Amino acid sequence: MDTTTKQFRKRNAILAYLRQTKEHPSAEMVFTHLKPEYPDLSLGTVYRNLSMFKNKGEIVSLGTVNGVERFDGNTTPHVHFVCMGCEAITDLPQIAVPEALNQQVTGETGGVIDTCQLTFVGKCQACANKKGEAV
Amino acid sequence: MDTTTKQFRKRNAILAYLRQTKEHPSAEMVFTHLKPEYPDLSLGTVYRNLSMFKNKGEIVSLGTVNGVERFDGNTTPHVHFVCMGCEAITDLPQIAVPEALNQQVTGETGGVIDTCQLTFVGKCQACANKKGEAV
DNA sequence: TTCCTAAACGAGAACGTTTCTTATTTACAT
DNA sequence: ATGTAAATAAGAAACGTTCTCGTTTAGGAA
Repeated sequence: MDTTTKQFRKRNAILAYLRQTKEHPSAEMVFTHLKPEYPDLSLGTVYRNLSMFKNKGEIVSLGTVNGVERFDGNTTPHVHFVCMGCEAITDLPQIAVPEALNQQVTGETGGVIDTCQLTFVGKCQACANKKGEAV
Repeated sequence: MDTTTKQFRKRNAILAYLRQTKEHPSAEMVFTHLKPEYPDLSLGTVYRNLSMFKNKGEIVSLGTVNGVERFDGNTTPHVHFVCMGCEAITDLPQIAVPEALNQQVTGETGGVIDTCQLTFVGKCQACANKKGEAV
């Protein structure tokens, strides 16, 4: 009846989208993006699978922006820029985060370092310009 | 009737605690700490004032740990270590975050950088050791 | 095919954190 | 004393996220 099996395995669609996009989406954003193609997709499924992928290390959480958790399908450690205006998260290319820091921190704390997040917070060009406009 | 005016201005007590403590507390932690001294303190008051101080730049948000926002009364930019086990946040002393990075990022994005957060995530010594124990 | 089992899912309830609303209290100036 | 504006307590409400449970699906066995 159906030409493909695409109505199954929404899980794969969720991971595929995370891998491909650069918007560092929230659960809601993933849901909104996939809903047209998978009309019977449930928000719970998105949450469930994001949580699973995160635990398996296939995706990474970037923490929350205004109370909403954001994810990144690119698990290679890199630096992010968060715009407080439009809430966009963008990758910052090629900023060297001294690898020696990890060892230094391990030495200081005596614990175990899993990840290191370097995030710049501010306003993107567009939002910075908006700032001056009339309200 | 009352010897002091200490039952007023809980707002000040909240800020004072943030300034003094190193536990990088959540709203709940602030509330729990101040409740004995201010028995009629309300959790809503803590949230309201934390939010106000944050907006005024008098304190800083460190983001959320397991869904709970954490604050720091020390607004001097510095590096943090978050233990995923006990959820403790500790300051990391004197790790140089190249100041030139800000300018580099400003150049890349064309926007405005407000802050730069460098956070290490892992397990503190105590929690790392617990890991091996029987469950 | 039909049956069976385990995984995946949808729908909505439940949960915990945070924000909002409203009435009360306080501080201070009149 | 009285008026006024800010601060507060209490609890309701909102929001994002997780959980529960009954259903559907995939894939293997008979």
